[in-house]
Amino acid sequence: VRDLCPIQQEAFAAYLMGAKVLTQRVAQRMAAGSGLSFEEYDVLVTLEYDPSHRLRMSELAERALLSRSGMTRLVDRLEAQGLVARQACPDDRRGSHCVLTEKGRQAREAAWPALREAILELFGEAVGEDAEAVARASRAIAAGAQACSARA
Amino acid sequence: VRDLCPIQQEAFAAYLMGAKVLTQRVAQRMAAGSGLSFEEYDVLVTLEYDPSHRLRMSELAERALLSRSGMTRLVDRLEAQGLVARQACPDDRRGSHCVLTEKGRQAREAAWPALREAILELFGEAVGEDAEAVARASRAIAAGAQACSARA
DNA sequence: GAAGATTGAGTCATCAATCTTA
DNA sequence: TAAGATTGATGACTCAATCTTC
Repeated sequence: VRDLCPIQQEAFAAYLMGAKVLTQRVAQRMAAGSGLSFEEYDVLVTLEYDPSHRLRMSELAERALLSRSGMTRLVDRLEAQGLVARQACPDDRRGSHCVLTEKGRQAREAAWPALREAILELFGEAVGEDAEAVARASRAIAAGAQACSARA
Repeated sequence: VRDLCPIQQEAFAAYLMGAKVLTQRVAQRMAAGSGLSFEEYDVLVTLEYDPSHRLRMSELAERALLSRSGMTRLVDRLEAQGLVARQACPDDRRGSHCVLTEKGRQAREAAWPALREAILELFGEAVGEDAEAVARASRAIAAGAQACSARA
């Protein structure tokens, strides 16, 4: 990524590398502090912030940027720990709902301090006053790529 | 990532999500256009930009943010395609050098247009005038996390 | 036939253990 | 004993195929 269009390729490489390191470090600290993986935490939060605390498997997969089969297995793991439960859909017997349990809500809450610490340590200081620009750009990237994915 | 310190957690989530989507999309286009994975491309470029076009396995692993065993296997795949070669270290018989072949150099060059297109499409437009801030922040993140990793 | 969810096969990452050399 | 590199075991993801229901 070092041949042409110097600014963008540099930014791109640094962005990806930064994200890679961040993800790894945060995941390590999360696992050490709470036993939850970052993806698992993400699913629990997504469920928690839904008004009915339940979502279709496909909806979860889409939001977490995971394949359907990946989400099936992730929910398998969460269900084995009792953090979520599967329930049949009343209106569509093909599908199933993933429901957040009280234990899952507690686990999410318990994991937050470790995650927050990791974010502040690894992200907060480094980003500093660029935080807003980074957030804006990141949202634009994610939105653009998702739109691009929807087209396909 | 939605409980406290709103700016940073938002930025963090968007950052990671953006990076995830970007990586996936770019990897897809790369694979379709050139047959190289992004990691493979990264190794080839790293070797190409070294003056002697050769690096120790550990050095490669460190630069690519991969574990030693991961790099062993990645180089296995590249070597099977004839894009790099392993050579014994003259001064340290424990180690081995990974050397870029002419075929590898050509493959790297041939893969660049597809990668460039993917970068411009997915990254360039979305980032726009925030490119510099994003690049600065990303470099700081990567550097900070690597220092943190070196401490450990 | 198409869509939601799951399962099987394959890929690629990691950690821990091993082998060789310093 | 420690360090460089590899190997074995394991985990988590993907794609393709399957099963059920629309």
